[in-house]
Amino acid sequence: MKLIEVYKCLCDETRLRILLLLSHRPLCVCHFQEILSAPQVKISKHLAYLREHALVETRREGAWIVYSLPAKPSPELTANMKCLQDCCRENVVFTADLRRMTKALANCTGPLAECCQPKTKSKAVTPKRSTAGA
Amino acid sequence: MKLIEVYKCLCDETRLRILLLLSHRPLCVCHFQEILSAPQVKISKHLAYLREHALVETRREGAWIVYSLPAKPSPELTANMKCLQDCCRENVVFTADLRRMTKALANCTGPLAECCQPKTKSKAVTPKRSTAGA
DNA sequence: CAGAGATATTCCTCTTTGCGTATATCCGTG
DNA sequence: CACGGATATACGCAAAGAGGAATATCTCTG
Repeated sequence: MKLIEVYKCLCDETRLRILLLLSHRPLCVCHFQEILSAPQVKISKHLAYLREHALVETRREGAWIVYSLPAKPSPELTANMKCLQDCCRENVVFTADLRRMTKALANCTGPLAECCQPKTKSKAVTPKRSTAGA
Repeated sequence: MKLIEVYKCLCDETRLRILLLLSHRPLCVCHFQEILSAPQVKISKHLAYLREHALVETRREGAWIVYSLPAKPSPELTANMKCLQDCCRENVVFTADLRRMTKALANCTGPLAECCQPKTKSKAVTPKRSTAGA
């Protein structure tokens, strides 16, 4: 029963926050780490869990991996994502996440995870990395 | 976060089946055992789980305990029950449950769990119990 | 109050889940 | 190819969850 898989994915706060962020736009792993203030391994494992259950999709973009909601979501996922958004519209945690997302993407000029690419493109976007080669 | 509690309740098939049955009408424990063909302890523990998380309410009715959806459900529960019903409208398991429920309640003349009351009322309804006093 | 039926609870076991540490893998650069 | 950064995986551990067997509790009846 696919529905139950969906509910299993939804019954963890970190995964809910990830999904709600993804309902606005694709994001790469480093964004989740920053927005959710969670360690890399935690984010990575929850993303893997969501991917195994087909609630998210990935595409590689250079050294980065961009996560998004599936292009062809199952009816169960579609219905539950809508319900989830309705339930969380005024939730403090989630609205704060959205604010942090906007802020984190402020540097992002291009459409995708361009702000994560200090090596291939402009180094001025994320100075901490360009000066880390000491 | 109350939403997550709701999702935790929803991520088990037995509990989903119970909730979907309850979305039609209150039922007593013996009905669940019959409709779901599950052992008493299994039903009882899942009902307890749902009750602990405020997804169902109980009232005693003689020797029987009638379970129902809460009179004043939380917004999260209301939204998710609607979503759940939408998702399960054509599901084989759940539609079969509904058919079994109708059949199980065919003997039931009154509004409630009257069909579970062979001792206080008519013994002809469930002959197996009335003849068990050997 | 004894007995029977309905339901809940306890104990035990197995599996799953969540988290952290450490390590591996993959990619781009030099 | 060596290195560093981004991400994933392996391993260990604690907690939660699910199921069954046995037992307790509650209620009605006689």
